[in-house]
Amino acid sequence: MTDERRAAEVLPVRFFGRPAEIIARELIGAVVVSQVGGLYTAGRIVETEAYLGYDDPASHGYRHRRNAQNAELYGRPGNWYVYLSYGMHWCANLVAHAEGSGSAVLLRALEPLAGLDVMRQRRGVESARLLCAGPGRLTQALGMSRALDGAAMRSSDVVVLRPEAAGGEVSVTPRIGITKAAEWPLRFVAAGSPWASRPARAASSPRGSFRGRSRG
DNA sequence: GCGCCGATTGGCT
DNA sequence: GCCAATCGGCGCC
Repeated sequence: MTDERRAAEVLPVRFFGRPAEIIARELIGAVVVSQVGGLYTAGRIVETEAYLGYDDPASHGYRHRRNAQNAELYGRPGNWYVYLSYGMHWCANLVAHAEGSGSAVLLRALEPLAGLDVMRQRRGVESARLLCAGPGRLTQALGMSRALDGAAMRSSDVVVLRPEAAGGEVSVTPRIGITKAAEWPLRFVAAGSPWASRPARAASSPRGSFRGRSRG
């Protein structure tokens, strides 16, 4: 196994048995290690979003709606829920809170740490900036697909390691790319990270529109 | 059955 | 900034 996986601990199932917004915040700084296809890639989580299940209009678990695609969202906390977005891109979630709750945390961006050449080959781009900056990009870079859907993270080809040091500042903002309940403060970003799916807000915005607030 | 929509991305104006 | 690609789910009535 890799140096990263020896040096740190894979997150235990109990880590995920709490509300999704707590999981989403604490996952910032954790490291995702993939060995899909025998190829080693890894990245640090810099951006997540929480989807709260029954009461969250933007959640695939809203009112516990079920279909063939989202069945694994109702599995055990700590399981992968991977679905096809816009008919083209895989989006990877970790089930949170409680079995049947329909709540999960979406991985939105990683800082590439290892296997960048593998990522470049899978993504078909050279720029490190574009390897894992977005939910569809990071799954492609790490080889994550529907094959992971429903798998227990700890025993799958893609594991998440507990952050070794206390995390830095985390910014909380509205969620991206949705129309329902988008303004709920459920997007979490490593403050100032250049690896997020959107560049850090400019020091002064011409229109001064809201882009989020930093919290300690 | 038909048409629209979506937790996205990349190419073009 | 606009928009096509691409497909499963949903409402329609």
